[in-house]
Amino acid sequence: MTALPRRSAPHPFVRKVESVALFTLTEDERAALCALPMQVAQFDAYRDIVREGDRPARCFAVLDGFVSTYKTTLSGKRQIAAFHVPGDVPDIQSLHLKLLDNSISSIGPCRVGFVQHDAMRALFQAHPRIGDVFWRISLIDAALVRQWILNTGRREAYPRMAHLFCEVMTRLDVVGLAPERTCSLPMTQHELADALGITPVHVNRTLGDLTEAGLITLRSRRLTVHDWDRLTAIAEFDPTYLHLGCRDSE
Amino acid sequence: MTALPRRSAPHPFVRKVESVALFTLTEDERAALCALPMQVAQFDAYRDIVREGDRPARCFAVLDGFVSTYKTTLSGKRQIAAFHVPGDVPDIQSLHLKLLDNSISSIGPCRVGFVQHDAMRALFQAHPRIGDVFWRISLIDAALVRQWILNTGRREAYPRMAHLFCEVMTRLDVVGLAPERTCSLPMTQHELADALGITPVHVNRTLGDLTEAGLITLRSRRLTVHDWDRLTAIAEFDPTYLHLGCRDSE
DNA sequence: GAAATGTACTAACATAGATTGATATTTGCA
DNA sequence: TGCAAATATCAATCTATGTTAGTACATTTC
Repeated sequence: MTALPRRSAPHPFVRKVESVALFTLTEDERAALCALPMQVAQFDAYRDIVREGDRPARCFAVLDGFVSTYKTTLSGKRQIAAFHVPGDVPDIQSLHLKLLDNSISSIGPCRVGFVQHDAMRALFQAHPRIGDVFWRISLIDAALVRQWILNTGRREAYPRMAHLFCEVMTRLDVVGLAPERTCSLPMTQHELADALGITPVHVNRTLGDLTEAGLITLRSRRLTVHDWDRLTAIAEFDPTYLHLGCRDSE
Repeated sequence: MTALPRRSAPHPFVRKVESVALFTLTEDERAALCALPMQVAQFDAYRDIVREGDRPARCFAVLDGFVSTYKTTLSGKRQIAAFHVPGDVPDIQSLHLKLLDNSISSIGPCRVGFVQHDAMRALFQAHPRIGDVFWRISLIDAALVRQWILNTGRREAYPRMAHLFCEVMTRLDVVGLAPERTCSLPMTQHELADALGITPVHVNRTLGDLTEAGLITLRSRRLTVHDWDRLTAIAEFDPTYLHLGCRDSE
């Protein structure tokens, strides 16, 4: 059981809350957030952190690494609905929906921090504005999923993959994890396939096409975008749906 | 400007809130809900009710008819992310996200009731439990969209369409609008195509296949399911994700 | 440092679904 | 009532993506 460092440098979780809030946290609010009792756990790659059907009494924040929300078909096909990066709370919904309707697993090895629902609820009770921020966070998550439906339903594999790369790069950039259009991308081609709704073989082809076009390179789990403008054009990427907006533009 | 009838029979909006709440509303809460000032408006078919990019100061409940949440690609392709039925509040997210990232339009002709954000916020302030119910509602909406990603990404047109029919039928049944496995389905094949992520031509073929198999009939905007068990089997339909659960099972 | 395993990559072939365009059939409306 | 506009239907052809079945690298493990 650890508490977050009260004063130290930006913890991804605190930073995320601050970045989504439409106001500046008071010293009090910030302190309460940092005082959340958090049980840190480490996971290897490809481990389920929670499973569809669970009734968890806690939720968790990603502290390090990538995590994916997915569902499977009875016949075993798998679809990843979202990736989560440090600072995200991928199962925030468990606070209000007892029964989890999706699984969440680690991509590469990762570290997460579990927080009891009761602690969250107490926090929201004491600081309603923080509760609102978390509502906002869950609404933004929903917006990403809606965008993803547009991608899988109405874009072909090539622009669809381009769009995924644009999104990941942008989200990581916000948290300072994508300097010079380069970022970690720990998923295998098989996982990319499950996210894009295509087969691993076709991922490989499409990846080859994007590379050959001089748009990106993906080697040893690092993604580099060489021509951001062309990539965003192909993807028709418009980051509005990410709701990163500076407070006023929002 | 009308207020909801205080005592009269189930208004779909109130009924929805009651059905999603994990507790029984107090007389006070129910009264406050009914006292929400609501501006009723009528829309013809295919009218945008709100548009992507709007910054609305109000949200709305569907009172009658169907409504769809959709996004479009720059190149004009359209993807419907969700259908909404009477009682739903399709743009509840506008309460916390200033900028709308999807459009919502009527399917057939429909009636909606607009409620100012301020009125909603006041309601939540006075009755925090009702605020929690709306948070819950928005989380359930998100769960539906996640399920829909699994469908578009990992199921072929035939089971995908079957799944859509199962979902619509089930949701309408809950509000008492699907007696004897028959319900209104006011959308054209073109709109079905936009929801399923396929072309209208292929909708027609697939619809023909489902009909020929004796599973359904869809005529003059009415859907009848003849063999619910086989349809749900083909769709691999499991309603858990709808979170309709009786309170305790939830 | 050999074996075992997980990834990445390739090629040949199969197919679900897209596209186009023509024709029926409804439906709404004057 | 009947015409115009939406919808639905059908057929022929084309293509993006799936399937299957490999080989070739990397890692990890002992």
